[in-house]
Amino acid sequence: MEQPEPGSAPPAARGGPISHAIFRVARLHRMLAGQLLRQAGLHPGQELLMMHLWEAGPQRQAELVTVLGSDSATVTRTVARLERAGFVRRTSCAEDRRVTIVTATPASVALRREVEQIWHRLEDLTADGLGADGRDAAVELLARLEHNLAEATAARCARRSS
Amino acid sequence: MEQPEPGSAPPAARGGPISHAIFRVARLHRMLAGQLLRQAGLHPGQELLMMHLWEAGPQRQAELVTVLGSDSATVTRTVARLERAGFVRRTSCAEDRRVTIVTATPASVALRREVEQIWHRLEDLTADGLGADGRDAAVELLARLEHNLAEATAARCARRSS
DNA sequence: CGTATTTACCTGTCCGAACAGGGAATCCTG
DNA sequence: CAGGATTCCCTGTTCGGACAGGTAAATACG
Repeated sequence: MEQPEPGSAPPAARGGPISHAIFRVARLHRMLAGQLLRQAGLHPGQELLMMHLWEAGPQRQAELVTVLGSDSATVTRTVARLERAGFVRRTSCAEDRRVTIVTATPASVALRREVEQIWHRLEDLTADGLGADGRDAAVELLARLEHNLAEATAARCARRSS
Repeated sequence: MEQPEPGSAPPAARGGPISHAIFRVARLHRMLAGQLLRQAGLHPGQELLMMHLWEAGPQRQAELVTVLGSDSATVTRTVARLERAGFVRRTSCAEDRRVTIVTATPASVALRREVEQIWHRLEDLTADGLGADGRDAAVELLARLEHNLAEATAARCARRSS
């Protein structure tokens, strides 16, 4: 991956500075998270699933889909890869034979501290130089953007399915 | 894709509220951009390449890689798909036979207005309710985050390659 | 001049993300 | 109880993104 040179002028950003900035920040953030997570043997996205599993205990796949806000196909394959990596175990539910329960293996618990440190470090690198109030402002702004985007996608989905 | 329910409490966000918010905002933003762009027959990422081509004229692929800050393999395949879709033409350079020049086809020019409207709309949906100064603050904060992340990844790359 | 390095591009592979579609189990309703 | 709808999961496909490796062309250097 080529590094976007630090002072690169926004080339096509004239049409939407915020959108373009979100795009760039997200890409850098994802890249940095990927670099940090690789030390732990995880790929970006897998750590969210594991973190939820560690916090909330064994989960049904459908619950993971809801909590992660992800696609069920993505969860199916991510769980499969995590199982192959030994971080996760899948058990069929006896009461409802449609559901499969996903459990974090004991081997994965060793990862937990590492992943939490990585997230803490990622947060510090991201918010470097922002004071406590600066972080609050950032969280508030991002929440606002998230609210707007959620609203917009929901409106589009509702209109499409009507 | 399941909709992340609007008021969903951040489940694993305790370890890094800003990082988690970036993740969520980016995902929603990407999803919304994808929904809007599909009307134009483009996938997210392709529109940036086309916009740069429209603005800056025929480009070498290496230039596109630099400007988009993307991977050369990604650009190769994205250009191939855009060529197959008829939005782009590839010509071999006579002076330097290594380079291929990518040109926006006349057919693609019809897309330009549409894509620009889509980006304008995306920006409005994203920044809805933020005043002019709110948008400025958003741009400033995002620039700060981008700077931090660029710094961090650059530092990591430098250390790794030393 | 000939070799080494750099540049530009392509290919293969792996991953997450999204959509479409399908099969199995369960639930609901008449 | 039977049939239809729903839930849950899986598979296939397509796409962007990233990494590794490889080829051809141009340039730099001894």
